[in-house]
Amino acid sequence: MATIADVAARAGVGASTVSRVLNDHPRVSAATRVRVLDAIVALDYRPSPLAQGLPRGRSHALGAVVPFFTHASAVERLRGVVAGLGDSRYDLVLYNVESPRQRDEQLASLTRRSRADGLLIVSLPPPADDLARLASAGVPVVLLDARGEGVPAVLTDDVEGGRIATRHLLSLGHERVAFVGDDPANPFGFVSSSERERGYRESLAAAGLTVDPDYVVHGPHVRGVARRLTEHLLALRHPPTAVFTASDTQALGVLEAARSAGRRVPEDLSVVGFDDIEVSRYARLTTVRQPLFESGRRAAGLLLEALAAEEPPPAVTHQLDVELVVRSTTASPPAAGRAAGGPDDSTLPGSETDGTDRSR
Amino acid sequence: MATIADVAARAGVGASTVSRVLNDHPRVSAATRVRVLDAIVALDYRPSPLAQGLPRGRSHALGAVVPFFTHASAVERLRGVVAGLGDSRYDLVLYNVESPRQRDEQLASLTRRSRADGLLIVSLPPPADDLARLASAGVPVVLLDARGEGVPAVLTDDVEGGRIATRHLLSLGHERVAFVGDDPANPFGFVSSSERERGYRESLAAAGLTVDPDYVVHGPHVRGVARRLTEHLLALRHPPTAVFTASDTQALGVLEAARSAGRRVPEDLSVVGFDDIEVSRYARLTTVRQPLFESGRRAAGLLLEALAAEEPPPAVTHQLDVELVVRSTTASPPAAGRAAGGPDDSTLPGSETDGTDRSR
DNA sequence: TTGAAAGCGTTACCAC
DNA sequence: GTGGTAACGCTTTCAA
Repeated sequence: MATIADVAARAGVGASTVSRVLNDHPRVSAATRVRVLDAIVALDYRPSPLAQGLPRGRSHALGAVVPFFTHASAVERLRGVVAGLGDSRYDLVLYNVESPRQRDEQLASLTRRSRADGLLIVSLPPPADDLARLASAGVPVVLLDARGEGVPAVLTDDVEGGRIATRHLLSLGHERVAFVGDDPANPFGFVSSSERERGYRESLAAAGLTVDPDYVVHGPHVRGVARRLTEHLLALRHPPTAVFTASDTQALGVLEAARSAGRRVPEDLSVVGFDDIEVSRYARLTTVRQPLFESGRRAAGLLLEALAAEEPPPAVTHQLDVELVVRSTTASPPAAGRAAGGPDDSTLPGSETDGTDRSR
Repeated sequence: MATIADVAARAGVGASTVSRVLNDHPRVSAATRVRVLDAIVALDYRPSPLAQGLPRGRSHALGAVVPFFTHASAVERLRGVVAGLGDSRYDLVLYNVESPRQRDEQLASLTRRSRADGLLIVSLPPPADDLARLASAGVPVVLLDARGEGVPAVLTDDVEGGRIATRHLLSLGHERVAFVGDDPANPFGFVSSSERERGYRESLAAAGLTVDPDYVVHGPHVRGVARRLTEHLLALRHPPTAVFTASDTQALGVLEAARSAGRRVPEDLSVVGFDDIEVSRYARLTTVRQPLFESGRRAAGLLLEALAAEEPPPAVTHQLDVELVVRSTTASPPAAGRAAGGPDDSTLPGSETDGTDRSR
């Protein structure tokens, strides 16, 4: 494998001149440039990124810290990232994270530009001190589906999504709406689920409905867990007539529970998910769509800009809109539902739900 | 950021000693080792992978060359790769490939260990000379879903999958079975589709059926294309009663075409896919399952072994089994189908289909 | 067992 | 414009 010295020798110039040509430095005569270029071609020379990185203090790599297996949506985001990186000169390094310890380890080791020139952190709210160290090391960071002090973030309007989904259910006449979401005290500090839950609570409150504590259940972000949670919900004395979940993955679990409990969807039970991952279309799931791919592309773009500007990216929050996608898992509650009474008197509102679907 | 010199100074030793401790070289006295370790902890020192890589001539990175957007299955394979890499010390670098030119460029630039210590190439049959250069550069390569001269590969038994799928259709009584697959002359040289087609042809031949050329159609591996192709198929004077596709992605397109043409599935048209990607379960698609995740894990394991052995991996082919998953898109052909006659007399067999499903 | 020094392949500063 | 030369942070002889 040819080195810069080989090229220099063949072109009859010094190594520094070759380096100048490589980095198209202005002060090189046209003649020598040609000679050098010829030598490069002749030797099929390619500079070693390693060797280039050492003196420059950069790695030519961008890190993507991703809880890869946990969320189906992460993959779609990653695709957006790859697209957003396009043919920039950067390599994309995947850092899988499966535990908080691993997250801390990764983040700590990435605190230097010789490791990664920039970082994309997906869904993981990074500890403030990690962010500070990253900043002082001059490693620009862009957050995707997470918030962090002083760092730009590309976010979905999760609260609004929760509102929209719940309003849709309310407008169909549901009064007993349950929520299945992630554990709010999850080890990573994911907050999307909580935000969506917040929107759910807000919409309920706006409609004058009280949230029955029994109707709000949490568990790890896994289909099987959502299924079990829903089975309990359906076994309640006064089961809900509709379920809003924090994600499509969980909604799929809800659907399974409904089937195994002999509940028809949407006749007996309405279900609304969140994300609109690819499966949802085939499960005919009504859901809140968030632009996953686009969010990845946006985040990659922001990181590239910061890198080009050679300065820390402005800590702007880029909020992406959500949209309700009505498919076949939602309908009005069964007529008998009303007669059976609420699970608790307090959930029966004085005021009425407004009956209009303001979600679109 | 502390360097090895800082640690050496603090521990009162030379840099080389610190290096020895780092690479747990045997000849270091217990006492100094402790002093050095203390200094490392005190300074929160982490060696620069870049600087380590230069003299060693390695990058501590593994490259995964993937046609990322083209095949839904690639993502699932990648997950397996990540799992298989576990907590090996290697970084995983993603090389997206969207064109043959890009493939060549990537492969050429990866021909050096300072770029990647090892390579995983997914679905892409690499040109023989690239393979040769990679080998002489000492970069071990493992192929995933592709074959290459002198390189180990993890493969699915695509031909057998094609046979199984077709036999299933035949055993249901279908005689007019179409095939929708990738363009055999695709720019990347993907062959899975052709192999599956081969199995299809073999099963048909074994049943004494002739393949009607009109029934075998090809196009880019995209849902929309498969849909259009199928629309033509269904518009034929003697349309097929069943379609076997080279992938689930394409099967989804077939399903769309059937719906838009007013054909019920499976009553009017049976459909069998290939891969068993996640959506297929929800589309209730009968398909040939191949262990995508497992294939990735296997390939990663092989690469890791080769790296540990410090020698080129044995060029063994690891073939993974496929299995038919019968869901709701296949059934016997409509009774009227026979009466309508074959598209061509020659496709009507003298011998009978055997009626048994030998696929499981 | 340990340190000094050379070298890995580049870049960048400083003269010329 | 161009060529030395000193870094960059580490590993690896070679002596001691």
